[in-house]
Amino acid sequence: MPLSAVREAAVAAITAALEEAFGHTGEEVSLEVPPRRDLGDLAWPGALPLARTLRKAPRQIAEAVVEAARWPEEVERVEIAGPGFLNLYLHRGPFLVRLLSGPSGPLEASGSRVVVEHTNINPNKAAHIGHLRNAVLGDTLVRCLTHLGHHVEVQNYIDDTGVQVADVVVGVLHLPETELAAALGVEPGRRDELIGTFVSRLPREGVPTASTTDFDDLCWDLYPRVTARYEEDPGFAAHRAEVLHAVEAGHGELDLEEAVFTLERAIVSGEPFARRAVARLAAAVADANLRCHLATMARLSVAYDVLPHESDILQLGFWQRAFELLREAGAIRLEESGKNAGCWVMSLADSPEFAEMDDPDKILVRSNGTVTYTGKDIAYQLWKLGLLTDEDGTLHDFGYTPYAHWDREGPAAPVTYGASGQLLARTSSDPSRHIPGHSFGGAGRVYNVIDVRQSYPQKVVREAVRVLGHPEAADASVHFAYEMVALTPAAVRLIEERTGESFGLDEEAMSKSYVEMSGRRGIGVKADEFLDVLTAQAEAAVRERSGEGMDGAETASRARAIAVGALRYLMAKQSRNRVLAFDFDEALAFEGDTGPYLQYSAVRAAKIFARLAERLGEGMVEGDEAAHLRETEVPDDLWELVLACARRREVTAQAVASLEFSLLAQHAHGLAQLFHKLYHVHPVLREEDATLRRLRRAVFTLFVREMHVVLEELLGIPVPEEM
RNA sequence: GCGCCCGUAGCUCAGCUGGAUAGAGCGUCAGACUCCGGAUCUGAAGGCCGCGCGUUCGAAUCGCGCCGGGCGCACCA
Repeated sequence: MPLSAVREAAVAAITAALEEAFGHTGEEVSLEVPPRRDLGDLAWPGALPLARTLRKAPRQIAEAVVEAARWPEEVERVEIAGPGFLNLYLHRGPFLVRLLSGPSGPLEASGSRVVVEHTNINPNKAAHIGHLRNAVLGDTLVRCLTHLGHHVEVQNYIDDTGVQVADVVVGVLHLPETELAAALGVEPGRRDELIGTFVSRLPREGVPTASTTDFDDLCWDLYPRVTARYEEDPGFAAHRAEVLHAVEAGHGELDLEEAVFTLERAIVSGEPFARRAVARLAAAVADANLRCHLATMARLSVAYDVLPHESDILQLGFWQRAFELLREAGAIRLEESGKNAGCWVMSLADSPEFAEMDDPDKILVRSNGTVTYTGKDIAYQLWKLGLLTDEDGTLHDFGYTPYAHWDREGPAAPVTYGASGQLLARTSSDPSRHIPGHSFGGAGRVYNVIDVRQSYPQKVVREAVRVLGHPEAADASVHFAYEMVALTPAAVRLIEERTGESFGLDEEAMSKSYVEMSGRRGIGVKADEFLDVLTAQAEAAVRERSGEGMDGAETASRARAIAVGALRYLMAKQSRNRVLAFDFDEALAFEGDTGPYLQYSAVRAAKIFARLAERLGEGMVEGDEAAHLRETEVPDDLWELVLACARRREVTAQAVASLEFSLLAQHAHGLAQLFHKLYHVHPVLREEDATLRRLRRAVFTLFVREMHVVLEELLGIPVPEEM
């Protein structure tokens, strides 16, 4: 019995009353929750704006509505307040009973598929805290959509053929041996030996346990050395072009061992590197980093359904097909002259959003015949929407192979990869490969979780879908844009102190309110590193509270829950279009408006029931016992919490509609805050009046249940047994 | 130059489709349980909601114009 149901019924009653009393139809009636409970549980301010149309005083209108309306049974009474507000008061006892006996889980899934694409980390180095914002927002969206009854498919796009992966390979093959050895953390040696070391660090299969000494951490050190080299030595860039060409050509099904052997032999003999071997190494680097990223995200209980690979998009000619569709639709043209001569461009002049631009043409195919990133993205988006069709009308699709299986013990438990569980598929360049019982893409709605700096290309992609004659699909293509995560100067100084290295930022940069992270320059806070710091801090706090002799595994589990709670709440509570200036002190806080504060409220409430069971043999209020509460008086402060608990569904819907999870975070915080206040004035165990005790138990039962749903299911924040 | 975002308490931020007295947290100061865990609670101080004009019964919220800050506008990915 969520509040939204009562709301709808009351809206219908008012709409009907307006027609009956004034013959007024077509009014958008909307109810709000008043700022104070003495002003009612729901309110309608609509009599005020109607005064002009109906040429009557607002209070008069309100009175007539009250007179004519047939209110739903949940409404106890209606009052007119102030200039003409209509305040509705609910039957508290019966409402509480219905809330307790109703279901609280997700709605049954129906309707078309919704694709959410998130994470999308370049597979060339470890994830940093900026990637965490993407993953947390994306995963929270997935959770909310699922809760609201959508079929959700989670995609994590892997750019395995880009410059960034190539740069790591350039580092291995061409960086001076001393540099390479330093990045590897070994004594300088011959390159063929160093390559052996590098390859031995690759996680080959499965998903490793995340740490800060993984392969992706090695790349984190290696990559900035390569980009620095490009700046020092302009000739070095030639290596990048070579590697990119090799990657584009592909490696067939070359065995990695064989490829490594070929590369090592080439070093010894001084011959050029064989292209296929280079391509194979690049593929191995991308895959290894991907596995490390999956491990990092698993800690936060984030998982995926399918991993579309850019290499497969290229191999399977997605762009060629998209190009044909665009050309047939007349959406693109070959530029004969001017600065874009020889390029295929899409004109955006007809769409209002782009009309004001200096150059409303977007190049999709370069004059050298290669496709731009945006071009590939258009093809990918069409596939996601099920609109990339071949001439015979069949879908132009990937092949698929199982990549891994994953499981998690609860909605906010860590993800574990293993032999069984939910399927994680990856795309394959062999379109004849299928996984029985599984299909991907073809969604009715697509959310691309990508930071705000990608807004322009995302708009182009959307426009391409539109000009292909799919306006509905274009409208159903949503760019979930969010601002970047940056570092406060204080955070930068702390990192420099800890690593003993300077990022070489000048005074001007350090005087700004934040410093942008940069993988290319190695400026950033690695996700696993930060999670480790958070966990260590949480563990210290747990030990302090639980005393000696605590089981180590139990301590670790609690610490993990607190660390994840702190992190996910931090990411969810800030409005998405505001730069998140990361500060260690703030991020490591466990008091106040933080994840642990929310967790603590749920733990504390659960503790009441544990003690109740021990001492009085009483449990949560459910079923028949709940029915007794029908006639019970519910005081204002307890009622406040009950009403707040009833709002979950509409808050979730609002959060999804606005893509603003700060609403959900704030809702959760409000619940916890109400509970903590009540905790001090509404003791349960000590209360001797059985009726009153039952009421308090009932409200707290509702609260505990609600917190588990909001925190674990929606926000992915675990609720530990104790903390 | 054009477009988007941000500007709310000393600091970090909420404030959803315009609604009733603008809210949290941190920090500061003063307090609370012989207790169901103080990762808590109570109270105080602290606001021309960047500025101006407009729309409206009503504006932090909508429109226009300024000011300040950030980000986009590649044959980069």
